[in-house]
Amino acid sequence: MTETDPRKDRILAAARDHFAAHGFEKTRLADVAKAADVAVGTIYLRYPGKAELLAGVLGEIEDRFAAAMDTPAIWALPWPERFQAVFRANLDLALSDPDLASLMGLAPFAMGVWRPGDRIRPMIVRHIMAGQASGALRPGFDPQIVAAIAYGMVEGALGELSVNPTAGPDQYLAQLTEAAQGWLLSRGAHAP
Amino acid sequence: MTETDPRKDRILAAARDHFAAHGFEKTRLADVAKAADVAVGTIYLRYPGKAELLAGVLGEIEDRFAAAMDTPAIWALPWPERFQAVFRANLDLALSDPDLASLMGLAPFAMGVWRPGDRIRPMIVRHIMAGQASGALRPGFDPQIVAAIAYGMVEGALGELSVNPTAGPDQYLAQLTEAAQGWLLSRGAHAP
DNA sequence: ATAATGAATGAATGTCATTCATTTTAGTAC
DNA sequence: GTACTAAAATGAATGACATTCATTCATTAT
Repeated sequence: MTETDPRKDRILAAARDHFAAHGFEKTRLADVAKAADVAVGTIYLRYPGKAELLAGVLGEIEDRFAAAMDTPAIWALPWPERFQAVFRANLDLALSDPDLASLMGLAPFAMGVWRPGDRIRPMIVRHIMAGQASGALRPGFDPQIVAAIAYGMVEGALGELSVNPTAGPDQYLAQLTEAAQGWLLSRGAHAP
Repeated sequence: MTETDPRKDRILAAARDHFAAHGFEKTRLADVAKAADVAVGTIYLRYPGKAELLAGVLGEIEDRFAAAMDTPAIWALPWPERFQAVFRANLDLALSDPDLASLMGLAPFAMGVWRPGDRIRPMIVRHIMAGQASGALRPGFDPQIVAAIAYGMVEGALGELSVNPTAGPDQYLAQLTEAAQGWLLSRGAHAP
């Protein structure tokens, strides 16, 4: 029952390469088609347009980020450490492939067809709610709002990190963790 | 010595209107020209291209946000309150004109010609550094990194707020303030 | 006046995304 | 195998703009 469509796979892969290499506006669908060994029209049999094609690429990437936060290992972690693990998972993935960051930066070109964070934020919400239920995280905060702000924090960190490599990723990781703990941990014992 | 160029002003105003109303891709330079009572070519005498025209619009807007954080009243505030005042200034401005939010969302179309936050982040950095110098804020944190993350927080909040009006702005303001205080305030007396 | 300089103009150009009439492929029946 | 059909693939033609640039117009200097 699992769909298999080699042409679609080739198109998506070619699109990923071209979008990463040239950005949205400068990638020509004709080139993507050629790279995928397919005619231009064939792309339109799979995706309604260029923006949706980009959305397809971005969706795959967001799934990878969401998955990185959803491992048994992370869910098993107690709360003070879980923050760091979640943030690290994001930073590691982003740094593991420079394309990912530049690709995610193209999100707005898919505006109206794709909402950035739609796969990632629900994942954050799940973690928050679990933490609140266990009593480890401060209760009463709206998980949706917390997730939106937390998502923004990571975005901000990744954006700056990709531009200002003066400070290493560890600095960003430390700040993110620090911020989340000071903000969200139930008032009790933290590490100094 | 102050430059005056009525045509440029009209072009910028018309561009702001059209970008806000139709987004980047759907605004036709021909229409902007008509609204500004100017010929298309005249736009190119002022701005190298469509993207730079958008950058001009965005620059003006960012200046307004930066200015909102830079009032004597805010600089006079002691630290626990200053967080809230700064965040409120941003939310208020964003909410005061729905165009601002949608316009800022177009930032990526000016990619390569304009870096979002370039006017706002330095302003945040100044506040952070002042706070650290006074001892009110925890020392040792790199103000650049802090600013990037804080900027992301606000972006995240504004983005969600514009989409999910279920919770009022106050909820977002409260969370932002809470997060910043827990993260950045020197360990001493806070309000409970 | 007249010429010289620079700004303004908008028709012409070139570059794609998107469409769609035509061709190719794959499946089914005989 | 042959004939027929439906679905998929193709790529040339179309249309929409951004951008360019040869002309026209306005200002200032002589």
